[in-house]
Amino acid sequence: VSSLVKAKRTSYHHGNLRQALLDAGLDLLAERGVDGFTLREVARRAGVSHAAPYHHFPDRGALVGAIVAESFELLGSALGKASSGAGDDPFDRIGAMGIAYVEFALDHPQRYRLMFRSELSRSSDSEVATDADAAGGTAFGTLMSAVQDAADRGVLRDGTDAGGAAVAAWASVHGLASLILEGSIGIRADQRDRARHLAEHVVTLVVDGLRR
Amino acid sequence: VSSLVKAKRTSYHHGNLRQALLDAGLDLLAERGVDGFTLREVARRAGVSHAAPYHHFPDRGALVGAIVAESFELLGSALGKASSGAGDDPFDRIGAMGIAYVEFALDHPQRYRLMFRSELSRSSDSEVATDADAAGGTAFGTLMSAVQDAADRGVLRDGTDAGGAAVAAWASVHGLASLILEGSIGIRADQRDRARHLAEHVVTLVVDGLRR
DNA sequence: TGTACATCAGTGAACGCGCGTTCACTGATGTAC
DNA sequence: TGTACATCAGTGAACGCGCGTTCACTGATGTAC
Repeated sequence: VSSLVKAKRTSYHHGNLRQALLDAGLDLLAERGVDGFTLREVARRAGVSHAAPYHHFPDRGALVGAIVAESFELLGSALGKASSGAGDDPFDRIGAMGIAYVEFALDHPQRYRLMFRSELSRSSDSEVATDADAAGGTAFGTLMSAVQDAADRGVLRDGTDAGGAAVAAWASVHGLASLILEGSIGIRADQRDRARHLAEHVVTLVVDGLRR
Repeated sequence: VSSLVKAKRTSYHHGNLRQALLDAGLDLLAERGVDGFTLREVARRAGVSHAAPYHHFPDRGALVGAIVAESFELLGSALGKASSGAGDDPFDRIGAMGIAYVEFALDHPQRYRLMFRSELSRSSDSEVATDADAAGGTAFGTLMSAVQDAADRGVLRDGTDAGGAAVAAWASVHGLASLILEGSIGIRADQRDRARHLAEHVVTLVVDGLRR
């Protein structure tokens, strides 16, 4: 990808600048983090003048928003894959999604950080925010439906409402991912085993809490 | 506080600029958020030239770090209060701390956001980071000791290790607080009841998961 | 096939901005004798 | 009590920076006839 992005164009027109900007933005994000993310640097990496992006995105926030939307779609598909690979039991599915959620955050830390810094994707173009919201909603929906399934089968702990339970489950893995990425727990990026172990711990806790 | 901060000085020397900067920083944070937080604006609000803060903090990150440390102390004492007010049962104490944690985040959203944006408090003066870390450690310690207490009494679910359980409990409420503050769950700042209800849901889930 | 023209997608200069930090300075305060 | 002096805690000008955005422009491409 990067080699393509950095390749010199031969023609005046880029051909697929919109996608190139998204790719370059992602590279930049991975390299410099959220705070190093500027429109001008993205343009530089895409090999284009700093004004060119304005033909594809109304403003900086819209570019960020597009990356966020793309990221939520990625997360959603990771969760979907985890869920469908986990068999029939809803708790197994919930657990698999929880692990997949944390792994997604560890695999794409900058993407993840960007996804939950909503102020960065605020744009004058309101459509962008909607795209991201929709993708986020889809991802959450996958979790929600597994919880609902458990409720329908009557295996949810008494007095647990499905919506609240889904939020609680999401919150738990989201919190763990955030704490790990922020370095609040003493876990470095290379200690995947410890992270995974903790994720399993959290997921077990949640599932034990939900199970009848 | 603001009126004091904005009051004109009569003397050349400020008297207590260090604290005034911390207070002004907090006001600014509440008003403009993390991204509007600049050294120059803090100085402006403290009624002092923009170079004056350098006599009290080596750089911008150090000021932020001091506010973060102060905030973790505040959180720690809120947790301590919740814990000791909840009686003898360790699960009651854990639950009370969970609720208090989320309430702290809702009461001090900007402070909370700042606390978990560690890159902002990175300073050339390493002592600052240490202060914040220590205060954070103390806060976590309060939770940890309640979990350890449960373990000692043998009321923890079989196979649960206390350290992992404490991290998991923390992650759960941290995740909920983050999701609410980011607006990822459809809860507005004024809907305290719904937030509180969700917090109780998460806490119940965690405690049910921990209990033997 | 050629031509006129509209539209698309680039360029590069410029604007205005506010930032963090440094510097030489100066007024105020405290201390030693 | 006075005086010399060191130190502390301010000031304001300046530096260099990179940013987001706008603008008039131009080269390339597509389309109608």
